[in-house]
Amino acid sequence: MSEIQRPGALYQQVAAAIREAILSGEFEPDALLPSEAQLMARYGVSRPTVRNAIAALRAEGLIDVRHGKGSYVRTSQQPALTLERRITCTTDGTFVMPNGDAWDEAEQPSTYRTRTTTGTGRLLQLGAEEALFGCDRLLIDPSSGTRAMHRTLIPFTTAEGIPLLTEEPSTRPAEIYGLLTQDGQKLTWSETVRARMPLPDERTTLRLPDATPVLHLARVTHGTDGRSLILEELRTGADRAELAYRITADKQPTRRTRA
Amino acid sequence: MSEIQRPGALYQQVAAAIREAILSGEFEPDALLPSEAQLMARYGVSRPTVRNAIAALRAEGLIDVRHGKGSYVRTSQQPALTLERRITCTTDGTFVMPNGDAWDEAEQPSTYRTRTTTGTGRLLQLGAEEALFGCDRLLIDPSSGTRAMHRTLIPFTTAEGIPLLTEEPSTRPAEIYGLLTQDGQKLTWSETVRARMPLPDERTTLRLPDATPVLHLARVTHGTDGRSLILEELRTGADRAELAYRITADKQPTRRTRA
DNA sequence: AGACGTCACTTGTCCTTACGAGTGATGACT
DNA sequence: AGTCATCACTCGTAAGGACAAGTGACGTCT
Repeated sequence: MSEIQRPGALYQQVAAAIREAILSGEFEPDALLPSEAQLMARYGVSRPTVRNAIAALRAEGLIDVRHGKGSYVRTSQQPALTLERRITCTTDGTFVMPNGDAWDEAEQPSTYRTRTTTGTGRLLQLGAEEALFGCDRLLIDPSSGTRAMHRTLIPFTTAEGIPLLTEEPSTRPAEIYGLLTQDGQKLTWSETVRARMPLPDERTTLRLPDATPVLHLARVTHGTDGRSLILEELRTGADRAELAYRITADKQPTRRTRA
Repeated sequence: MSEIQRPGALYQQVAAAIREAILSGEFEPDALLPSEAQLMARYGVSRPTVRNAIAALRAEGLIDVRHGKGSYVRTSQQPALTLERRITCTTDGTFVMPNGDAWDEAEQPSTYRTRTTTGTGRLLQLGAEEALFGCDRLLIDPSSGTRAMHRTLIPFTTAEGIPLLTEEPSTRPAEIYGLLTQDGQKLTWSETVRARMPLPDERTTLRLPDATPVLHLARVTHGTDGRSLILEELRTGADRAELAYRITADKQPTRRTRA
């Protein structure tokens, strides 16, 4: 019957008490919290109030609830998968960006034709309703089991120069880059990182727990003339994955920096 | 009285119906949804069921609810702030990473002494409980009003070489980098990007709406010998901000790439 | 005209009750 | 011994009622 007071609603007081107990280490990671009935007795409140408090903690990603079992303190896990972006500038001016990610494909890629939306059009520097080739993949990292949704979008204008693309649209991205550089094009990248809550279909296909955002990575590749050639999107759960940009220079860097 | 069926729980059916109405454009962005009473009548369910459905849509970030007013379709806004990371490798080997972000400081920086946690220790390649100088700032982007929490962590071993740091720990990061490179050190960076749900104090200080993740950016700067010199962390709401890495090369890039 | 109280509407909080459904242990039956 | 029904515990869903609190409009009083 530990009494609680102060900040606003009852369920928030209960949530704050439990949260504090978790963060202070009173409940270890993976520990089983008291059941709803026990919390009702402990704080002298009704079941909806307890459930409301628990819902708040779920939304914060602090706990996981299993039907028939109870509430568990979520292990604030280190990410199981680091998407490495190594960017090196060597003395001879060579520019390397290897990417060690080795995904497996969980399904057959599905290819289709579509048109730009406001979002993809902005990234590709195209107007609305421009024709695109699309290819969706479901990727799995074999070592950690992390899933990711991958999408390749190629404007018709890019594909026209590369007959192979229209014939075999499911060509793997790595091979596409080989095709694009065949004619001596120099490529540059622009990677945009965003995070948001998943839509229901993303929750299921990515097998995301509660309160887990998705990392949304969009990579646009430009040719020598600055034209946008291809857009790749990768969506994956932010609970298991992180992005790491490793920036190395052999020469003394010149920079103004802040934050 | 549009009847609904199928997928599992009643409140999920209601939520699915409303979600579909929103995504199909039946309700425009910023539109006012029917009130709880109207939804009760429309679907023939009780108020807890309606509220449960609405809670699900809030958790998805699809709607915003204002006390005394109603539920509004959230405008899927383009980010108001893009944190630019320009990485250029020129022919003469110069390596530039300017950063155009111009934050204002909302408060006086607060400096303190602390110790490494498992997270910060891992990033700084230090053990647990190593002594650190810390400095926290609350930043505001003047054009968009976007807020960010900034933290600088400097190991004692780094600070020892730079007397100015211990005397005036609130030195701005840009100046710190100037001090670090005084002795001809060549710096490299490693930036790690993660996303997660905010803690309550982050929700309030960053003024985050419902179901808004935080982008968590950690930048570790290394000296010539590979030692970790300084750790900067930036936390900001993922609803208004995005990260953009623009990678340019003057020479033909060599790379193996995939996703 | 202006200030202010009231009212109708909204969502927020809290309670009670009831039953459905997943989980694991216990114990009885074969 | 092994199989399986039962039970007690967990959380999930759904309904009902009641009152608090924020919002804005309407109407009355000064």
